[in-house]
Amino acid sequence: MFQTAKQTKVFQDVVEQIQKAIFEGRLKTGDTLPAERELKKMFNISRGTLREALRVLEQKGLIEIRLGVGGGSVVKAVDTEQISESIGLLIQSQKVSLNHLAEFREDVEGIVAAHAAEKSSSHDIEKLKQLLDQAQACVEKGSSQRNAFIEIDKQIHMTRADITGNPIYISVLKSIHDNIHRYYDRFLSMEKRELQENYQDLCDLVQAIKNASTDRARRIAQNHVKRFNQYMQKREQEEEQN
Amino acid sequence: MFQTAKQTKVFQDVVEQIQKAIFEGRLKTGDTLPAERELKKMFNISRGTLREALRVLEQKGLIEIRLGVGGGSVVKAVDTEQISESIGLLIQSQKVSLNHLAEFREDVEGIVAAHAAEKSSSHDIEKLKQLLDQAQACVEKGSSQRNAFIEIDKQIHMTRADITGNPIYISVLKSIHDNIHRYYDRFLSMEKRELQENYQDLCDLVQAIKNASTDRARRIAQNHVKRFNQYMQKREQEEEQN
DNA sequence: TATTTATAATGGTTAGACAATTATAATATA
DNA sequence: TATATTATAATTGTCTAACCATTATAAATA
Repeated sequence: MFQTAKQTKVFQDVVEQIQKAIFEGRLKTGDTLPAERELKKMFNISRGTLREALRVLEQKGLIEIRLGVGGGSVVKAVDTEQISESIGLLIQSQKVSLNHLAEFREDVEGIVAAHAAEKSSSHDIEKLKQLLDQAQACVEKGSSQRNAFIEIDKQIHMTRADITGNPIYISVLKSIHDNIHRYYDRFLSMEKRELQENYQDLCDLVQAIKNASTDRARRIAQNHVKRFNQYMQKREQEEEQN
Repeated sequence: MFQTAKQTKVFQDVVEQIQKAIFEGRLKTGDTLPAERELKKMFNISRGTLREALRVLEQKGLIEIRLGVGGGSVVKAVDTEQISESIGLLIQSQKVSLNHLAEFREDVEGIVAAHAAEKSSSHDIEKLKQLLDQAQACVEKGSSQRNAFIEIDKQIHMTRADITGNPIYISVLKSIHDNIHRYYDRFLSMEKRELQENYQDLCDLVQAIKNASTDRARRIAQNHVKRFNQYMQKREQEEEQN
């Protein structure tokens, strides 16, 4: 008939109050909360309890705690870091394998490419073409520019996500990317031939987006990622044999 | 030339050590950590610092802290709760709208349905059919069984995710579902006609999965979700006018 | 035997102090 | 005067020591 009366721990109540203030706009991104000794008085709690609350808010990604004069708890813009971390924890706890992540990535990249092809403006295409030019410069200089190429490759992928106009795609793609590269970076070599192959993919993809060829864009993006995954898995196996 | 020497705060070091112990299997799901007064001695730190570390681990979803005799910090199985919470925070901070979430859901449901159609076993189909029977019973009883129907609908969706064999789909689908329903539940009415429509969708979907018709399964799943979204948006607008 | 009541283990909270960090102001130096 | 150095103070980080609140278990009681 009745529910058990909610017995919030003190620190939880503090977390909720501050969180509410943030979401209701009473605390804006960049605002600094009062110093701990002030907050402690305002909430009428001890400093230890307050600090537990602040740590939780920090871990949630809602505030950043800075040291020293002028320091304190600063309200942060919520971003994708926590999602990325959570996915990372799932991987590390072996609930999720890199193969699972790779499969998911193929699908998501395909969807993002298709949406981008539907929605791209001439301005978007211009930006993609600029990035392609930068990528080409890297390819010509060969494997010495490997890291620069990877960075540009990443930007092209993220730009596509931007074109969709849906921040979830941006978050998800970024989270996938972060987690895949955290594990695969050590297997990347990228000879000139591989760079060239990847570059060609990107060119084809931009062309498909420009022509609003949704299915073609989807297919190219999926194959692009698939090839990356195959390279990585092959290298991983070679490593294991040594 | 040099990187700034990493200056880990004490509580962070504790978080990392315990997290490492979990991922290396030295601490298994269900294990209880030593009591705070023991841990404090083992790490040679104060209880307050230790508790900040434990709160962080709790917020990460790695431990659960229980009160009373026999209580303590218990190692938890990592699940999708944190991902779900993070997405929820993005929504509440207005970085993500419900429309964004709905668009993403359409795509993901489509992919999951397609994968399910590729991979389903006769055993999976059997389970889906059982759920369909339960759903039918609810439909016949009409809107009084609305909540029961929604529960079974959810189970059918999650069973499809299970069939893919990829825990990421399970996590993502569950996170989407949790967040959409958190906001939309108040707009759900589900007259008998709507229940029947939804039930028909589910039947068609299971049939398509059984026949391994990937494209058809994708399309049905997407339309099923699309209709749900349209209902909700319509109700939301009606509400706003009052 | 069933119920109630104490016991003790354990997390939750408080208080007050000192240490470490850092932006800013004051001071010294070229 | 301009620049480098040094003190100052605000602020988080950590420590110690105690008491409060919750709860499983054991003991006492009906």
